Amino acid sequence: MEHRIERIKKQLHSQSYKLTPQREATVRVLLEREEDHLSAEDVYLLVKEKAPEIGLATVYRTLELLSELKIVDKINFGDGVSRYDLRKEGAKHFHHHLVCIECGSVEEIENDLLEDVERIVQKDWGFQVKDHRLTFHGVCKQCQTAAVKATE
Amino acid sequence: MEHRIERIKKQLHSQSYKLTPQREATVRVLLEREEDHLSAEDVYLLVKEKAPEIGLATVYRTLELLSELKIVDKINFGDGVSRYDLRKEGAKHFHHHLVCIECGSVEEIENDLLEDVERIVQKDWGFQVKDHRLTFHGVCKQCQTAAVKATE
DNA sequence: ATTTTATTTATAATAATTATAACCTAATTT
DNA sequence: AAATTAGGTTATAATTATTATAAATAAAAT
Repeated sequence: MEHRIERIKKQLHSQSYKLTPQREATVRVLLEREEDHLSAEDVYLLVKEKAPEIGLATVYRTLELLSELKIVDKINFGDGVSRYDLRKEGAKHFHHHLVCIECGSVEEIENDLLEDVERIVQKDWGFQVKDHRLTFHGVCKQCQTAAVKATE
Repeated sequence: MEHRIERIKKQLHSQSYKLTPQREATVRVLLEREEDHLSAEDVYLLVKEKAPEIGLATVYRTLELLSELKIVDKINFGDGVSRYDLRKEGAKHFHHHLVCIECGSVEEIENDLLEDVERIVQKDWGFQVKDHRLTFHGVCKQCQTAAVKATE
């Protein structure tokens, strides 16, 4: 954990931003809840536990900054809230998501499944791909087995 | 055009909704501007030309309804506004988008490029895919050639 | 030590969306 | 045909997410 904070600190410094206490508290929350997909409000409430004097606007600004530096990714599952997701160390691309329409759970996929598709887009549409967003909507494993059980 | 209106009318009736004049005006705007990715506000302004007495809330409700019936798809390119996009007739899946980070243009791809990827997700993650959202962010053909010209 | 600059807080403003109440209209029942 | 009912609409208010602003603070530079 400390190691990753250090790295993020360096990334900020390299663009002449500093890792203020508020920013550090925000990053720590993101690191601790790496599996989740927190909204700005969620992050704010969690950061408040560490640094009660922080303001919501600061959290927004920090998330925006981290987003610009590609330390976090800003996603939108279509529910009207932006969610913020730490980019895995060394990951060049945005990871993918499986959103369950039954239980609302969100699973992440790190594998890069789009290499072939990107090649096709590049070639056939002349479009130079820089990043992507891929989300599948469907039914997760748990809900499938639950559904089967229910009919037995 | 009339043919497609008829089809949509039937789709609504089959769920015991009716195609009111306001709904029809909204659908007509979507049909006329099929290439675009209009926000609710955009649609509202355009519908107002046909039916000046319509309210914004009605447009929202109509778009929401059309969305539920899978007649339109609701997308979010991350700029804080939901955009509404007519689903092509007979299309089972949501189409993909190429968003240019230079000029902001949005191009559509109808081809289903994800068949293989969906098979993998189905098999390796046990996730039953119902729909997907795929957006590429990058530089479109026009902006690439413009960039080349600029350095000449 | 003083000036400059970046950052934050608190608050207000804006923008998108949704909820509510009153009204209207078309269909259904009497 | 008159009365009733339910769905749909308008106008307006409320809510929610996000961004902007001004004053206060802290850190860095001179």
